[in-house]
Formats: sequence, structure tokens, C-alpha cells
Amino acid sequence: MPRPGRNTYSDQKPPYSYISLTAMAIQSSPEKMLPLSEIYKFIMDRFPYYRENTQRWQNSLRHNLSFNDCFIKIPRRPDQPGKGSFWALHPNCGDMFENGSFLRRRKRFKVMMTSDHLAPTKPTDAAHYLQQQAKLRLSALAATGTHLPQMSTYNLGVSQPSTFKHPFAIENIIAREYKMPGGLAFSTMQSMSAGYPLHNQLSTVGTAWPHMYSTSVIDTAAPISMASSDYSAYGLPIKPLCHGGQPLPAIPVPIKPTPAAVPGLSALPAPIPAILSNSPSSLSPTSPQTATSQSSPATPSETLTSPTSALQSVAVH
DNA sequence: TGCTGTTTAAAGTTCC
DNA sequence: GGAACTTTAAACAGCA
Repeated sequence: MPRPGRNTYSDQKPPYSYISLTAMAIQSSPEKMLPLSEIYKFIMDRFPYYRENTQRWQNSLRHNLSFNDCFIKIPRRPDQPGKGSFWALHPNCGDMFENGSFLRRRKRFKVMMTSDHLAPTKPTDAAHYLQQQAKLRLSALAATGTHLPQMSTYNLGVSQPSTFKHPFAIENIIAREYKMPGGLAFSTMQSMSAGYPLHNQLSTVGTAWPHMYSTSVIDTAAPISMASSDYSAYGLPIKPLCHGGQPLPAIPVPIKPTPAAVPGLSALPAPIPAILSNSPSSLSPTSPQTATSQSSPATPSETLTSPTSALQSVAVH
């Protein structure tokens, strides 16, 4: 494995797996779905490390898209000509990274075939479901007078008109707790919800994640619409995560039962596992080793802790 | 022709 | 130490 150079911070390899990078890109789009080329673009825009050896990592990324059930291929509509399909996140893949490490998932997301005829059980059903959701998002945004660019020229900034805060939304990935040397932790999300300016935290971000291109930090400084009333203690949303009130087709399946796993859970539609899985205990700091293992030795400021998964569903009807 | 998508294989890394 | 997961490489087919 090639290691990023140490002389420059910005070209360090980000502590994210291709899965999380892809999820970030998808979540950054208003429709929560992107063509492959836009996923490439998102990653290269934000992580200079990935502006080199593009053939290598793009091949890996395509492999991940095809191989992992958490990504769903959505065919283009006739009015969306272009190459390739759109890619979306499976609605229930939100807690894949519940251990706080975006470098490695604790459990793999697997689509379960259920007998529930009300739930879309096949990937094609999920794709159709997501396509409908994308339409609804656009309709809702259009109703509020929000202009959306063409799909091919998506605004890849983090300030999206949608209020949906998926765990993979880049603002959520950035807005996580930082474990300070000595065990002191502070929550960027708490600061944000408390109305604190982001400046101090952002400077921390710039130090902690130097691999992230500076413009993305600037992007993060853009006003993030996040009503503090939407979040309870621990930064968890009060509003339930729902997908049009429909049961969701799949849940993340641990390969091995974990202590946190509830027996028989796989048989449930589990509409809000992403929230439930982010219990306060799961928000406790985890080893920073995971997040920095592939980069040069971590500095104290590079220690990462678990994300604050602030989920908020977009209001669509 | 180049991009996209799928599949297989192998090696490396991390977790339990 | 084994299992699970990630990364990388490669081959191949389909499509715009």
C-alpha cells in the first residue's frame, strides 16, 4: 500500500474507506443519488489525495459500488440522458459505521429477503423506491422555490436545501466529536446546535483532517441549517427517521451476533435502526487507531471519535 | 474508444 | 489466530 507523503498535509490519504467516501458523495446530492462521474468528482474535489492514481481508486470504487449491497443502482429515466446509472445508498445502511470508524465497518450491510410483501425486498424494488424518493425530494424542493441544477452539474457543496441529515452526510461526518488529549471531548455538533460559531471547531478540523481540501472546510463553515430543537441530548434527532412511512427493505446484518444485536431483529422492518444504533453508548469514543492506521502516525489532534449521527428525514409527502 | 459495471482473486488490515 | 472487511488489480462485457 502506498503511503501518502508527509511533507504536505492536504494529500494525505483520508481516513475513510471508499464506501464511506462514496456514501458521502451520494448524501451530498439533493436527490441522494449520483452518477459515477459525479461521485468521482466529489471525491477529487474534496480530497486532493484522490486526484492522483485515479485509475486505481476509481476501479476500487466501482468494485465497491457493485459488490456492496448498501449501494443501489438506479437506472436513468428517459429524461435524464447520459452514461451510466445513478447510485444511491440503501435506506437502511446508515449504521454501518456505528463504531465510529469510517475506515472500516463493523458489520457488512446485507440485503435481507423478507416475507413481508409490503416491503421492497429486492434491490430493484429498493431502486424504484429510492427513485420515487428522489422525485419527491425534487418536488418538495421545487414547491419551496429552491432551484436545483441539472443532474450533471450538481452543486457538490455541503449546504444543500434538503434538511435530511444522513449519517454519511458530509456535515455529519465532519461534525463529530473530537477526542482531545487527556480524554476531554467536545462535540462540534453540540456547539453548532448551541449556536456557537464554527470557527474554533473548523480550525480543529483543519488540523485534524489536513487531508481534506481547505475549500471543503470553508464549505463546512457555510451556514448549516440545523434547528437545535430537532435534536435531543446526545445530538440525536427527535424527529424520527422515516421513509414515507414505509417499512424498509433491509437492515445491516452482522456476520456474527454482537452483544448489541437483538435476537430476531433481522425479521423486523426496523424503520429506525440508524438512530437506535447510535445510542449514547455507541457515541463513546473509540480507538483513534482505526482512523489513522493507513496514514502517517497520528498526531494527538488527529484522533477521531464516533460520529454524531444526526438524522433528520426530509419532509416529503 | 472510453466509460461503466460486474466479477474474481489475492493481499493487507482490523476486529473478536 | 481466524474471520471479516478493505484495497488493489485484472479481465471482460455492454453501452453511449
